[in-house]
Amino acid sequence: MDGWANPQDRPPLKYGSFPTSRRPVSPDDRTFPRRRACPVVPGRRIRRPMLDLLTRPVAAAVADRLNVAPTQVAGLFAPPAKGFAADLALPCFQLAKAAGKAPPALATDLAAFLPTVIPGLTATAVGPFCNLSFAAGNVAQALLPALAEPTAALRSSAGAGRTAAIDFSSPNIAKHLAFHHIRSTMLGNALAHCYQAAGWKTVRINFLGDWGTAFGRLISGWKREGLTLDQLRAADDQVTFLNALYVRASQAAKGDAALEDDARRWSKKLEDGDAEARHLWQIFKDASLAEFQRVYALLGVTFDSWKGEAYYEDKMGPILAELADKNLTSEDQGATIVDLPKLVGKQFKKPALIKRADGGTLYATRDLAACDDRMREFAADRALYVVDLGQSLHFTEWFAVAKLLNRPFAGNLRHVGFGVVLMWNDEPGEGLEPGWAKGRTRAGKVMLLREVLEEAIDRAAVIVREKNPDLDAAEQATIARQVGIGAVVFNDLKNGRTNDVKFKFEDALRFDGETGPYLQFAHARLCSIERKANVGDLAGDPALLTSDHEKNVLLAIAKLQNALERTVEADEPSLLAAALLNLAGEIAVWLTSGNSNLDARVLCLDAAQSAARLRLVRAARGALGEGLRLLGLAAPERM
RNA sequence: GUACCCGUAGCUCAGUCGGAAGAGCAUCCGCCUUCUAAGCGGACGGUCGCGUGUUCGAAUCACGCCGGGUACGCCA
Repeated sequence: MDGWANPQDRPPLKYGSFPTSRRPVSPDDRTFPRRRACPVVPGRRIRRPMLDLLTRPVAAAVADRLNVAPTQVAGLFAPPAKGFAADLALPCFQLAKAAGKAPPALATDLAAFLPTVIPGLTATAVGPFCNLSFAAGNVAQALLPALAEPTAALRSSAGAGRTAAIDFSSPNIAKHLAFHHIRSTMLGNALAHCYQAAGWKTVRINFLGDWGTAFGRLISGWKREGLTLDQLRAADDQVTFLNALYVRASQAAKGDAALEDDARRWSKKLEDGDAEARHLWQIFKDASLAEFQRVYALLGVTFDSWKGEAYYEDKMGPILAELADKNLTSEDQGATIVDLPKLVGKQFKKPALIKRADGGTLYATRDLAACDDRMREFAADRALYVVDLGQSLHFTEWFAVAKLLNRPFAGNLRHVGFGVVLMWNDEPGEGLEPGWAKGRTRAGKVMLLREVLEEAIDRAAVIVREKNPDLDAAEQATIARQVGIGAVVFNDLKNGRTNDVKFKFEDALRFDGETGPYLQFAHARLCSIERKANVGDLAGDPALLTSDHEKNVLLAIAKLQNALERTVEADEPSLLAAALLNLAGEIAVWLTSGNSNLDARVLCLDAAQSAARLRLVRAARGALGEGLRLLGLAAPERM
C-alpha cells in the first residue's frame, strides 16, 4: 500500500511508483499447513513443563494402571467443557483402546481410582471424559515455588543455543510509516521478544526500502525546484515535505517526456554512485530515519541491523555467479530466470526472475544476497520474514532457489505472513457500497501510524484524568501513552495474524473488554495491592491458598509457558495474547471477589493468609507484566 | 485461469494430533461502604458457507462447489 495523501496523487504504476509495503511462508513447507491459522509443527512435541508439575503424577498413575507409556497420557489433558467445574479433562477415547474397555467405563474406572493415589484430587466421570479437580492448596504447593522469579512463567529453554534472524517492519524511505506498518512492526517485535524468552538469541533486522527508481524522480524534482537542505530542515515534517515533493514531481512528469528522462538519468546516476545523487539520497534517507525513529520510540521498538536494499545493491555478483556456475539459470526473453517448474516441480507455474533484460537485479536476488549475508554474519539457525501474505509467491520462489543452491538454512526460512488492514469506508464514491476497504479511510486518506497512536493517546488521556485526578500531569501523560498505545497494539496482536484486520477507530481504541488496557488494568490492580501491603520478602505458605479463584489464577499462570512455546513454533503472538487474557480474567475475578468479602481480600486480617496471597499477587503480577512486555505493551503500575 | 488467505452468535473473532459449540462488543438485568467499576455476575443470541466422503465420532481431515480478499516475468 502506498502513502500518498490522496489517491489521485498516486503516480501511475508504469514508471517508478514507490514500492508497495515491503516485503512473506512457503506453501509446501510442513511447518505451515494449508488451512490452519495457528499451525503447530507436527512431530515436535509442544512441552508444558510448568503444567506438568501438576499433571505428571496423574499421567504416571494412569499410565501405570493401564500399562502404557506416560508420554501417551501426558498429551491428552484438555480444558474441560464449559459448565463442568473441573481444572482439566482426560478424554478416554484413545486410552480406552489400549485398556480394552469402552471409553465411559474407563472414565468411570479412572474417576474411582485416581483420587486414591493422588492426594487432593477429585475426579468425576462424565461419559467418556474423566474430569479432574485439584485441591487449590496442592496446586499452589506444586506451582508457587517454581514461580519465585517474576518472569519464570514466561521462560523456556526450547530454543537454547539457537539464533533467529527476524526481518520486520521494513518501511520505505521518503514515505511515512502508514498505519498498516503496525502489523509487521509489532508482530516482529513480539516474536523477537518471545523467541528470546524461549531461549533463542535474536537479531532484529529492518530491511529498509531505500532503493529504487522512485529516488530518481525525487532527486530530479529536488533539482528542478532548486530546493535546499535548509528548506527541508525548516519543514515541520520532513517526510511530508519529501512526500509532497514526490507528488509534485510525478505530476509534473506526467506527459512530459523531458522530465521523465531526467528522472531516469538521476536513477542511473544514483546507481553509478554519482556523488551528488548519493548525497541527496543520503539526506532523504536520514530525514526518513529520524521520523521512523520517533514512531519506533513511541512503540518501544528497536533494531539490531538497518541494512537496507541499497546496501546489497553491489553485492549480488557472487550469488548470480553461483547460480550460473550451478547451471540453475537460463535466459528467457532477455531476462535471467531460474526455471522453477523444470528444476523443482509443477507446483511452480512460473520461473523466478533473477535479472532483468536490462541487467538490473530484482527483489528476489536482493533477498537471496541479503540472506547469505545475514546467515554468515549472525550464524542464524532460523530466519523469519514478517511480511504481508500478498508476497507469499515471492518468498516461496526465492526459498526454492535457496534450496536449489543447497543452502543449509533453506529449510529454516519462514515467511511469517499476515493479512491486510482494511478500513471502514462510509463514502467509497459513486456506485460503490460502503464497506471494508484497503488502506484508506472515508476521506480517501491514508491513515498514518503516528496519527492513530496520537489519537489513541489523546482519548486515553481523557479517561486517565478522570480516573486518576490525584496524579501529576507528567504521570498522567505517561499512563495515557502506555494505555493508548497498548490498546492499538493489542488490537492488532490479539487475532490470528493471517486474518485481515478490520480497523475502526472505535474498536481499536476501546478500553474495555478483551483489550490491551484490560491486561494493563489487572496489572495495575496487583501493583496497587503490593504497594499497600508494603512488605519485602514474602514467605507465605502456599497451602493456605485454598480458594478456587486462587487456584484458577495459578493455573492460568502455569499455562503461559505452553502458550509461549506454541507462539514461537507457530510464529503466532495471538496465542500468547489469548493466554494473557485468560490470566487477566482470572485475576479480575479473584480480586473482585474481595469487594464483597473482606476475608477474601489479599490484605485481610489474617497475617499468614495475607502473606500467602501476596505471594500469589507477586507471581501473577510478574507473569502478567512479563507477558505484556513480550507483546510490546507497557505494564503501568497505576491507571 | 492457477495459487494462497478467509467464511463459527447482530458485529469483531477464539476454538491447542479429529472427541463436551466459546469470548468480547452490542442489547437487557444486577453489583461501588470498592485491597482501582478500564472491573465482576447473569440473560439474550449459532443448521460452525453448502454438499459428499473418511471415521465409533468432523467446526476441525479429504474432495467438489458457493461467497469475500490477495497474488501471479522484467516493481518491491
